[in-house]
Amino acid sequence: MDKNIDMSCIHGSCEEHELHVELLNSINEKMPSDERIFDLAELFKMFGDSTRMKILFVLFESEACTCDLAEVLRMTPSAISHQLKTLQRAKLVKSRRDGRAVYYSLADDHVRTMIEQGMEHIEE
Amino acid sequence: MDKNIDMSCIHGSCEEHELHVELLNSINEKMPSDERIFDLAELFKMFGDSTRMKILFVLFESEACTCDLAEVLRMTPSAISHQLKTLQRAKLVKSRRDGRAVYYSLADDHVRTMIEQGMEHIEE
DNA sequence: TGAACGATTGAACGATTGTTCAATTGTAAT
DNA sequence: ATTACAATTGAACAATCGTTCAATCGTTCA
Repeated sequence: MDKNIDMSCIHGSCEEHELHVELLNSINEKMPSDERIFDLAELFKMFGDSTRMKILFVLFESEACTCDLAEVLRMTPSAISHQLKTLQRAKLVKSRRDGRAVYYSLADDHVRTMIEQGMEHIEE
Repeated sequence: MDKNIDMSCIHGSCEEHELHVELLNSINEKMPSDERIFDLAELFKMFGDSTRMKILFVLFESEACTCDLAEVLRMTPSAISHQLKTLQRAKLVKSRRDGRAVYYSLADDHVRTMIEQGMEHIEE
């Protein structure tokens, strides 16, 4: 009896198991936990919107305040602020206040690498 | 007169331009086109869903048919099929028919690298 | 040919998302 | 204190998304 695998068929239409037992074990070993998969998807979701992507591209060059970003992207400060909050929740950007302005910058240089990887995949 | 930059303020609330002219030029130079940004976001969007992520993790180990995937992920073949179509539209997976079964596999090993990058960012 | 199975499709649905708008908070200057 | 500006907030809205369900297509085997 092997507790790592589950051969039951929930939808009841699969007659044969094409995947071999060893392979099923290998998959179950290497598949991250549901929580980990969820976190990973949440991270990628941050890059899945054009506005957030543009914000990050600006921050690659320099820190910028909400107003700067609104101007460069030609959007309302409110829309930008909402997205910055989303990015900050995901720990991709950090902020610092200077007078009335709040300056945002990349929280981590890892972000750059991830986006560059994506860029490479696009080019073909 | 510099056509690379646009100093107009669309929302009319920005009094001062915090970003310097040279910086604005630098940003406009390095910012990919709207179309490119859109494509990049579309790509990342594919990784922004737990189901699609799990499908990709299975395909890292081996090709699999719709039925196999439905079984491993404990979801209906229909739900899986919809997601496979989405992944195929994004050119992340390819398919081959063998009898009644349709086998899916990674279209490109680049995908693995991107997800691994994401994994690294998660760990901390 | 007909029955069975794997895969796909499209409509429907509930849930989530991104933006707008109006109101509010925080800071600086007069 | 009052005014002005940058930023944030929450409700509202349309748009998009992921899953379900029922129907259909394509293939195999009897």
